[in-house]
Amino acid sequence: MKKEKEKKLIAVSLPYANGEAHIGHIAGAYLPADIYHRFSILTGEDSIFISGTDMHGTGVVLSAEKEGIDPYVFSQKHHEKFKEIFGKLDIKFDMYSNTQSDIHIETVHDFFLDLYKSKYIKIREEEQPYCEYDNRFIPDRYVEGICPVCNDKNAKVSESCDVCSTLIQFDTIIEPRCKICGNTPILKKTKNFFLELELLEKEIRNYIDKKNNFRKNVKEFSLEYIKNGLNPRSITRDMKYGVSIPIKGFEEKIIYVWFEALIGYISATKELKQNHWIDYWRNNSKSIFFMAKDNIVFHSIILPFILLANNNKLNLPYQIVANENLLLEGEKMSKSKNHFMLAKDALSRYGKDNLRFYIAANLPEKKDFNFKEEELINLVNTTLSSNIGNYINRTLTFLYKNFDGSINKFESNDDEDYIKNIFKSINIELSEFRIKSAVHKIIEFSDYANKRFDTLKIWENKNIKNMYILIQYVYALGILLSPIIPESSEKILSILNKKNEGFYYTPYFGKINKPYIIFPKIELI
RNA sequence: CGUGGGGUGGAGCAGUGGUAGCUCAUCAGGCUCAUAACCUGAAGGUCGUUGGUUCGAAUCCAACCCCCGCAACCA
Repeated sequence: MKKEKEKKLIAVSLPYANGEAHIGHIAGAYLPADIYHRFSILTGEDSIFISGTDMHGTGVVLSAEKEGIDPYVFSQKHHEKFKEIFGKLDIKFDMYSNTQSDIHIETVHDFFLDLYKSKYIKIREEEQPYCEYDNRFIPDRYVEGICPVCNDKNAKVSESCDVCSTLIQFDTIIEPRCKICGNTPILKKTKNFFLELELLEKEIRNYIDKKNNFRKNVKEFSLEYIKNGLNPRSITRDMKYGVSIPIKGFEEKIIYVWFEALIGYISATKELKQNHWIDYWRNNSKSIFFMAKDNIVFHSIILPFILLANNNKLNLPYQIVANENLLLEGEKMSKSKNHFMLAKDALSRYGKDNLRFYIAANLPEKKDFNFKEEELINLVNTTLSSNIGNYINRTLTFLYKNFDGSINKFESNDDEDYIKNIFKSINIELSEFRIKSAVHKIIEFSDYANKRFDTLKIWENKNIKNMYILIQYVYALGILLSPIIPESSEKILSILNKKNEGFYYTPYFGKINKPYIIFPKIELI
């Protein structure tokens, strides 16, 4: 009996179509996910990597209006931009979809109806701010006015006052006005669908409690969120733009983004695997979600709720990898302060693999990552170029000049054991989502290789057996680097005339091509 | 105020009970195959503060201070 291979779903939180990807997105979610996925594939796992653009929501509508274009056009434009930048950064999805695909809408409808029938979704009536001038319901925070306690002029409903921390309510805010048009909004009754989260509170708490492989931030955050119990949460909105509600009488409303977008993971799996999608969500399968930490509760509470309430016996998230924040030159990024770096600008300024390497070596896994150009340049020039790159170059050049580029198989047990152990240890780091630590172990490895070059004194003895030893390190580096900087890794391996067959080491011998410098230093003004 | 994360040599970080480590920068030596790259050695820290537990604490407990974030349809 052949045991069925475990299937792995690797997903990244859906980027929102209300802006372009910046370096925070890349460091917080997309790059670590890509590295992990590449690693998974190389270890022979049946692993798929999915995401897609989150196309809906008020943010998109308002931004589109500002630009004077249709929200569909606006969101499509950003969808294309996300696709483009991910492609350019070698973030290689098996499926990068968006939440306007037919399959997504159909999937959302299926889930919605299913949950409605089983009473996990119910209709409730509530009062919502309504702007009679704009003729539409507006989100709480778009109602601005004066704080009743301290008279601060920048108060927004449902938020704490920036000055005195009072929670601002619609009935207490002074001179409320609509953020969009400036007129005074009113409260108006409306019926909405609610996710009855409290029904599965016990199950969800139990799930989180038992999850010992969650990072501290994920577990603590989720438990804190659920501590005082879960409440019904509205999942529909009075808007035109979004996924429609598949029930008669609600044509004026749509399904709220945060509910619908989570189902995007399932739609994307369907789009990729058609009828086999469920194999990645059920039975012998594991799902792993990468995101920045502000998305934690959606994945640790809401998504589990949807999966539990659905009657397909879907697995709950196996792992939720949430990262801390990225700071730019010591400060939070801010569009309004023009303190900001788009991914595409970083890419053209630093180059793909330099950027990937720097970010990977500093991922905000446990604490914030302070992105500093000076440090990027330093790391690229001293570590990637002088340490790793120079080792590869000095070894390849020596082999090419002195041995005609050919090497036969020899015995070198100590070094081969050392290399195998490195693979073992880096394998563990990557399996347990410690990518930053894996990168540092690769650097250590390269450091050791340089020491070997010196102790073997090959420039004196020109011993072919020593040459054999040294070239093993080059080959190992080529493979070790492949999840992190795939393009450079390919360059190394192609000089060696090797293909990357997996994340493991086998002795290298053969004939190499003419070497060239793979990691040049960078100089920036 | 509440809550999540963090505070370790000049900079960036690792280290969850047993003589404080790594990378960069600095200084001194060595080498010369290589991208003025590489190697060796030195200097540099009372591990935010105070108190406690322990034979022993960066590591556990308590209180406090500071930084970043969240409570918003901003990653």
